[in-house]
Amino acid sequence: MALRNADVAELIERLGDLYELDGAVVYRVLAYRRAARRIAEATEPVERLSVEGRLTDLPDVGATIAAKVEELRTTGTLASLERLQAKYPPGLVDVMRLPGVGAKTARRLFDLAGISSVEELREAAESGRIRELPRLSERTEQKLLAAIAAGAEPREREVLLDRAVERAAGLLAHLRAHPACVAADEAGSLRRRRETVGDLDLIAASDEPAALLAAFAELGRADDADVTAQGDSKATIVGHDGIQVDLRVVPPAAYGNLLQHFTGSKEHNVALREVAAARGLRVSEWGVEEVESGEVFRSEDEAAVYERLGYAWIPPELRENRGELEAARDGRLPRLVEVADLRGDLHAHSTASDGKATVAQMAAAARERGYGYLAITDHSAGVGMGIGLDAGQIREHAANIREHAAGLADEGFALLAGVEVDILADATLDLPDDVLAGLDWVVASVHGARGQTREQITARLVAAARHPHVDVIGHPTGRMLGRRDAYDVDLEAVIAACAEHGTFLEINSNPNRLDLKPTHARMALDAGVRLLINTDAHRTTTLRLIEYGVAQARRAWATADDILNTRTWAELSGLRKPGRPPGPRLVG
DNA sequence: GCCGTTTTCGGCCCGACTGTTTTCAGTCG
Repeated sequence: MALRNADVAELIERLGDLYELDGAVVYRVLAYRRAARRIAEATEPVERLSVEGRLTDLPDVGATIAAKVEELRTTGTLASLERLQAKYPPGLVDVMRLPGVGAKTARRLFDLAGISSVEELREAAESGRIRELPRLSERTEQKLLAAIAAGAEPREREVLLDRAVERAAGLLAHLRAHPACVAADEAGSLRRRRETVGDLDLIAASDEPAALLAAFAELGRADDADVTAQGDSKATIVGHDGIQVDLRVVPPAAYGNLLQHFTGSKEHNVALREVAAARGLRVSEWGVEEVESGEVFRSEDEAAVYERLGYAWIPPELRENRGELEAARDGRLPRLVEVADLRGDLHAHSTASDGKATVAQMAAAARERGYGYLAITDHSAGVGMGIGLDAGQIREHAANIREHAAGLADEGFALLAGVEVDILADATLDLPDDVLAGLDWVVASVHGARGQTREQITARLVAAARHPHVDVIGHPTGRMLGRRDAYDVDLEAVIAACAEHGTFLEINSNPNRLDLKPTHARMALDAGVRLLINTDAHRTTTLRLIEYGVAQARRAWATADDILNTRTWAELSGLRKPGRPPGPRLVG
């Protein structure tokens, strides 16, 4: 049975949790968590790394953890995990995960009151038994009950990126309008453009932090939010929707330091500060202090902070401690793809299937964005629910698109007659070859029969990648963030097939999808597969969501050259499989 | 448990806030 990176990472993570409950020194626990993260992010299967004895090539994975993965691979179990799981009930880890509760508190609840699950904790708190315990009060009891109640509600703990961006923009507008506010910006995972955001981190510069923090808290209360912390430089509100927003404030002179500090990630900052500490520098949100002299460097400008530490400015999307610090030190940072580099969109729908705008409206919106081409790729019938088009309808639709295209070609715009053809359960495509051969652009995607086995799903995607008329695989993993997981697929096999047959892979900009995720996108690029960034737009306004796909590509270290639709249609078309039609003949 | 431009042993980022306390531990990011 295949050993998946995500599963191995989860087990190593759990082992870390249990060691923490067991009272291990924090650095040991930290080591397990770091290793788990490296394994989850590895761009090669750890099973292969284990077989070839290369596990310790991964940073933060040493001989001990490599041996544990080896044990897992050869025996299917982990003796140390079994031992600890026998010692601590599984529910105790859930108790440890409650906000405000950590390993120490969870362990004390277990040792002193025999509490081994969230449910038992709730019962004990309700019957007033928690306040009897040393160092725990009635107030704590109430907070625990509130935390349990919040956790029991089926609300999203992670917010999708587009929603986080909008929410932050609203709050920032309020903050910037405040007289005590000199500057305010987004920070944290939001600024790094992670696909989901756990809580919103905002930062501000002010000479009167108390006034600004009070205004922020007031803003929260007006919106029915709880103010869960409010100090001299920081406040936290938790909205009725469960979204937590942190605001940190420093004097304007240290705003660049704060921006650096609070953009993170934690791993990036820890690595940066470790290197700095070895050079006698202490880095915090208040400045860079030379410990020996006591001299403190502050700047309003984030780039100056990086420069003081010996680095080029690092794009926030790269700040995950995946080699960006070394690259910034040595001047090897890539020039990442930008929204302005994109010249067209090759996955969009119209009213012919489930889109909300006509072909003409979609084409006009693409031209307004300054694009040189747009592919109309309506669904084939296999998508179901009467949405898609059969072979005859597709031919008719293509003829209709080409009528529009003829006029636009005179103005140098390529409107492509395409399709998003379903990859059916039996691994065939939903339209005959002769129909596909006659279309300018073919996206092939899986929509139905998502519950098939890994072997079946992989076989479908590999067959589509091999197909001579398929240009690109659309949303390759089929995930819908917060709603459903990716289908079970051996993406490495799909990537290998794409590399061999010259099929492209799509980064889908829809904030619900955003597949490929960065590790997979990087895996594809390393295998020599070219990527496209498409919106899969169903209306004119969603063409702008390209920014989220670009952010996702940037997180994979992608340059403009790595992304096919930074090229003109003529250039791009020449890079397709042999025999694919050239599309409309442009004039001028 | 991991790691090495001081090191194969002895370090391991840094600060804010809360709660129950009179100086700090626990949690969080």
